[in-house]
Amino acid sequence: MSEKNAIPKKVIYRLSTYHRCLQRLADNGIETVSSGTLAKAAGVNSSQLRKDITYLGQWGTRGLGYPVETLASALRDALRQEKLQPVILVGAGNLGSALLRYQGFQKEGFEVVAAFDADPAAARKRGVNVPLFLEEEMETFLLENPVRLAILCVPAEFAQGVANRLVRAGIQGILNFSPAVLEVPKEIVVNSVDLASELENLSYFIR
Amino acid sequence: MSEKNAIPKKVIYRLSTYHRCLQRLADNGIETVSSGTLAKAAGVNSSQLRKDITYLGQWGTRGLGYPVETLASALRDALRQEKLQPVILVGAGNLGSALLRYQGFQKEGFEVVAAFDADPAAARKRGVNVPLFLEEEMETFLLENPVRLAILCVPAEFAQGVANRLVRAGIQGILNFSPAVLEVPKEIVVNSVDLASELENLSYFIR
DNA sequence: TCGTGTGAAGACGTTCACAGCT
DNA sequence: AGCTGTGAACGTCTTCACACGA
Repeated sequence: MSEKNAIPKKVIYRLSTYHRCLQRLADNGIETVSSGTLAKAAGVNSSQLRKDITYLGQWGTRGLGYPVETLASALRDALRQEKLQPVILVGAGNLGSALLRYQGFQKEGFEVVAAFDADPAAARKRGVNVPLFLEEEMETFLLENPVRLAILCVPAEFAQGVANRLVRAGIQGILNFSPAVLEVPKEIVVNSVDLASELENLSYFIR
Repeated sequence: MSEKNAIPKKVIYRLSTYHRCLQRLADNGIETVSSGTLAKAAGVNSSQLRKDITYLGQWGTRGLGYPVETLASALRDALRQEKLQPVILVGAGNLGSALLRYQGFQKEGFEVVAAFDADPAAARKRGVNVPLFLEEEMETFLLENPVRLAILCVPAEFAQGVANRLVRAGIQGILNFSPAVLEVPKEIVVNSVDLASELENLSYFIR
């Protein structure tokens, strides 16, 4: 983010989308795709797609389009998806334990290596089969296992406190599902997903 | 969105945040707040907050600040949160059934009135206690119950098909948790939450 | 001719800075 | 004096339009 030639955040989101679309094309044995076609699949303007892709270099052939496999691999490279990235999850309540059972992360190169909860027994009943520890053991775990990403699913009132501990323990990125506004040092990256806000937003725009 | 004096999407998200912050202030018995203080709590620039709030009219008093209760109620009004908004959910798998148990929606004025799944028996085992129907009954239900918002949690490959059916059945806004890019008529609003993309994004920005 | 890569234009969003009300 | 409301400056993102390579 602070880097000089970092790709803008919005572009990174779109690159993820392009990557998924390319994978589908590759699965169908398609070898080449034009910016127009790929843009339509990704729901964006074709010239935006071309601009986005040139952040990665020049992968297209004029008059032809982009080589599906090559471009997909360039995207994986840019998104640092080549190897499995370990992640921890804090707060294995309803939402947290659902995310633990969710397969979508693994598919995109992330592995939840441990989960922490104030009441691991209750979480275990929810059918979690990821190593599950008492919340206090978080720091010890992180000392022995260098994980950089955390998924935060604790209730809003505890979110800031847990975030502080995560940052002190060396976590560099937090995916925050609580509706709290987290204050963290500027080198730490936070992405927040607020489910209620998303509904409020929809609710506003349906006239 | 298409309206002439619709408030921009980004502003609506921030208004949700301001509303939550105001509620906390109100709970603590605080009656007046300045743009600077509220902006800090919401993690934004104070002049942005003032601009955002003037979309709702002029609620502040120069030299004093904003009346907490009054402003909160103006926000609820703008966000159409005054009354309970019914919502349906399609796809009660891991994520879907977790959302059904999630309390955060109710708190912000939404009620999931029914859920639909291809295999309701399996979903029922996950401890859902919202009326749960076979997916095919969706259209009949919507005919009798005029719901405008749907939460879509089906696997990516079924998302477009289900979205088409929702739109035909009169749904106006879709909160899409699948990683698919949905094509819908332009008067339909779609908000997508792609959990894997969020992690990819973090992964990119932690250097 | 087809489709990429890209400067330039345009739309949009944010921040500044200050006039004006209390 | 303190703080809002707001034009104007600034910055960022998107789209246009076309030169250029295959």
